[in-house]
Amino acid sequence: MRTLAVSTVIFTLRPDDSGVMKLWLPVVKRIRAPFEGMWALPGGPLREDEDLIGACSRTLLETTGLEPRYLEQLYAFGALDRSPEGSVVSIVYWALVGQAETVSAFEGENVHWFAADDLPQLAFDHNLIVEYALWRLRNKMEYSRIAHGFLGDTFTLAQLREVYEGVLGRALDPGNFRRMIEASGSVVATGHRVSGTSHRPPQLYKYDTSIDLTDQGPLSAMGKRAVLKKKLEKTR
Amino acid sequence: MRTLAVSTVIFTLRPDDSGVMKLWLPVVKRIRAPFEGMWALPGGPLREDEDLIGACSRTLLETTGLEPRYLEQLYAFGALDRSPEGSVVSIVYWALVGQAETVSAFEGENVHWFAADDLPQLAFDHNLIVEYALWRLRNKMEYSRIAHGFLGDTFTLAQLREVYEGVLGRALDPGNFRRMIEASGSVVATGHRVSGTSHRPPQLYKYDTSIDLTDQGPLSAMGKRAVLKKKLEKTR
DNA sequence: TTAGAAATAGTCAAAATGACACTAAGATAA
DNA sequence: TTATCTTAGTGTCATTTTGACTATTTCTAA
Repeated sequence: MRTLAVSTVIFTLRPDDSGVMKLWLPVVKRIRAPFEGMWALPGGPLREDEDLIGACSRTLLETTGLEPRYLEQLYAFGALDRSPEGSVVSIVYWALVGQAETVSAFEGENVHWFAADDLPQLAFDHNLIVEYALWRLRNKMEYSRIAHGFLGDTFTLAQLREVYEGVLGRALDPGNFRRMIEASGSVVATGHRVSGTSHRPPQLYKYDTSIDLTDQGPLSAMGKRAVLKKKLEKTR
Repeated sequence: MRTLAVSTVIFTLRPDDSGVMKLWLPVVKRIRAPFEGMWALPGGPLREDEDLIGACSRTLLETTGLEPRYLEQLYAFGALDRSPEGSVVSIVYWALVGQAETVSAFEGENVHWFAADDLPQLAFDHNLIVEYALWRLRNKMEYSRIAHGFLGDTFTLAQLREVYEGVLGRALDPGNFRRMIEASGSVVATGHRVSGTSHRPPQLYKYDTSIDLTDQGPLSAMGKRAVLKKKLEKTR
């Protein structure tokens, strides 16, 4: 029998030194062999009495202090040469957290956040895993509503656009972006506006909660809400 | 430690009684508890010395005699209540086979093919798994080139269209379908034609093998060829 | 009061889509 | 030999979607 473990790739958006929104993710320092001392994705072995996603949440909270609202399975990695000592099958999940949620996160000696495009060498095949998670995130961005996973309850369309720009890595036309989002029907105006800006005050929007954030097909039946598929297409 | 197993959902296309192309899949009879005597997805426990996809191919060959060209990971199922006896984490793969490849398949007492929309009650959560696999297949059909997984080396555009129609469950306009496929550049004409039909002889096409069948992003690096993403949009 | 800045609305041409008509080329029936 | 049937393959056209831009609105700060 092989060891079974879970790991999680958690992304957040945060401006870099030059103010551009970029993806960041936390890694934890390994405290035992193999790869002792190296950075690795948060995770740990599966316990007897917990299911996969439960193990994910638990290890995530224990190692990083994070409790993401959005947690989705990414892939099961089970190559024989993944680990130099004994072979491990890792079920990897990925998650998004808003900046507000990251304040409760541990930060220090054993947890560190890196920009996704500037990662050090990680333990095991974790660099490949992050690459794949990034690919999935960018892909999913184009046809689902996961962007909201990075934001709070209310947000301006400019903030939502910044999320898309940060994840996709390119600028989007504000007018066209607004047209697309409005056509998708995924957000509703709250009627409130943000004041204090040095320009016309933007309207605050919130998610249309009658629509599910994710799109997992029949798996949504596994403890999730109903699904309404709605394509969000590219702008510019 | 939990038991770790693999299972596979293998689809093929086959005309039903009324001649309409439909999806079919093989299930095997369980020969031990739990669910003894019920139909279940082919699979089995993971051995010490094999990786996930290896275990998949092996159990598939052992139980059904099938060797699909296309095999992709679907999902890892690990709910605690999946099995009444001990808890099992199943890594499920899905595959496509052409009708030609199914001739080598076992058929009889212990293996049976069912139409995907007319399945009996299966063991464990296998009905849910099949539903999810179907959803993934239909989804993937719209943006990748997996349709070719159902066909032989050469095929007419009408045959390719029948695959799309069978999977998506609706009729497509032949003219628009041709336009879409040609625009995608995924097939090349062989110059040969099919004769003996009671109408104008159709041209035979083959895949453009410089393009990968699947689209798994960075995972393609794990022993697969390069990827070229090309959108195949809906017709009619 | 005015300049600046982003929010928001509107315009326009190009591209994509869906519906459908039309011609081509074989087999087969009359 | 010719008419007919059937699907292959081509072409057209209106509608919708997209991307690039322009114009207007409504704030703050100077």
